[in-house]
Amino acid sequence: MKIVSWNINSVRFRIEIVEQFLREVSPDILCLQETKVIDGDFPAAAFKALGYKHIMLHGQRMHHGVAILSRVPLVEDDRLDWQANREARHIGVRLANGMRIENVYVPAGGDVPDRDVNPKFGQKLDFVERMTAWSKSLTAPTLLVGDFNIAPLPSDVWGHKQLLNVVSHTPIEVDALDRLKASNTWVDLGRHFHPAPARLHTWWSYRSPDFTVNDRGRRLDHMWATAEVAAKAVSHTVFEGCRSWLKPSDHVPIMTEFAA
Amino acid sequence: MKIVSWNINSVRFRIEIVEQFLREVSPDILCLQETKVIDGDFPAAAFKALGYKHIMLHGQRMHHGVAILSRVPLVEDDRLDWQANREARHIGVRLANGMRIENVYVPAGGDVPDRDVNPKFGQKLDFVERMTAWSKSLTAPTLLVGDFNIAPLPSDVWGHKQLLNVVSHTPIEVDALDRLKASNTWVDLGRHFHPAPARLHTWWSYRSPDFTVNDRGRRLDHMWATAEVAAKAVSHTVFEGCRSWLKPSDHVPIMTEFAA
DNA sequence: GTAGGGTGCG
DNA sequence: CGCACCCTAC
Repeated sequence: MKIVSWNINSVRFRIEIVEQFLREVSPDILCLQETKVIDGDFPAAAFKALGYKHIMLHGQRMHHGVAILSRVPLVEDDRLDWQANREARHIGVRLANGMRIENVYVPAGGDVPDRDVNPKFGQKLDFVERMTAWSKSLTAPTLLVGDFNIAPLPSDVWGHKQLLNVVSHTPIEVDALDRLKASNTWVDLGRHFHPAPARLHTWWSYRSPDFTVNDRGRRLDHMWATAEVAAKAVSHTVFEGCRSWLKPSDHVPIMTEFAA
Repeated sequence: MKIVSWNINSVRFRIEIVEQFLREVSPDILCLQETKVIDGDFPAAAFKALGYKHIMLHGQRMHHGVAILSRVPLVEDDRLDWQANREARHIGVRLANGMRIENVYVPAGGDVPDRDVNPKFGQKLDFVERMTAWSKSLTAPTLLVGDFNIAPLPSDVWGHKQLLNVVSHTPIEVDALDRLKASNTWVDLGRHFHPAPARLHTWWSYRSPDFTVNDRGRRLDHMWATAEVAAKAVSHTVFEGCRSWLKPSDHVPIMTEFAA
């Protein structure tokens, strides 16, 4: 069982590379963030044609939007709105084997890492805090995936010192993410299979066109598993190559394979 | 000597089909309208690479913009602004043999053919009137080309009766164009070589995707020559096929060949 | 339908 | 940088 998470930055604009990826990698389940499309305009036909007949959507106009596409049945889908602001940032499903998949797009948090001058930063911290309360209450075996927009470890970014005051790597965000992690039996699968201080990045800004030259990446995308799920994980892959594809997302897909 | 006129609807967006056309047809001179680019951003290198080293530009931001590209020397270029509104709608040059080429983009004129409710329509009629005064004063052998945005004859449009009240074919516009034509020894080269009532169209709206099915074209693009220039014209071609190319302009190129 | 450009957002 | 949207113009 192969499960992928990918911040696609508009699923309509990038449908060709999504199809290419699915043909090449053939995961069982694909979790998308930043689909940027209302459910009625989601390009479902392209996914069905590739065998992903089970489609759960939580979209909105313009921004955000998450989706889970699957070749295996999905049941008990739900859509949480922790901040009650109607932003489409979560969709969850349960598989036939009882495992839940929770797909989340954490707010980016704006530019200034100060909640007093930048409300978006406060919203981000508040979002993670509410996720933490929710996480404590989870009982099912769960895989939590998505764009967390936080790179917690020094080796999760191209330059730890340079990014200490840059949103995504500030200590206050890392602390919030650590509390979320401690709120359950979460295992960080990326670091489980690629332990720090190995370099591990999933996002490179569009703003440096020659991203391969300086390699100023960050690990913003994550897969966390509760203990019983983590025990079945056999590998974790970051598809860095997708960042060089034509019309790429700024994020690359990440995948965990589980023993059946 | 082959001279082409083409409303290209953004020379940057359509540079590939311009290059393809130049390679296939190899005219000596190309007159463009609706280049939609300031002179500093004009893709001059692409033209120079194909031998069009003589480049005269009159561009502006966003709208309008005209240009003359040539393999033979151009001298005495000028840019007229008949309405003193800073719109880039004319560029003229002189060739070594003394012939002048005047390249014009007449205003489209808006939707409603009534100058009282639609100022753009008034501007169009005024523009043609000022061209007429200018035309009277011309003494050099001249080729006047461009997108006139008027289809004067019944056989210049897909349906004469249907378009009598549609801007581009209204009697008041046709009268204005007739006065322009009478203001000098102008010969309408399109109709000289393809006499009415033969069908002759140079523009098909983007709004009917199956434009070949209904063939609702209009002859908006023209080449007029003063008598001494017309005497040397040997053929006139409308490249209808270009309307079916990838990412086409809504106008097709037209060409007159002259005896050397 | 199909351009350019501005804005908001990341 | 680069996407979605809005606007304008043809």
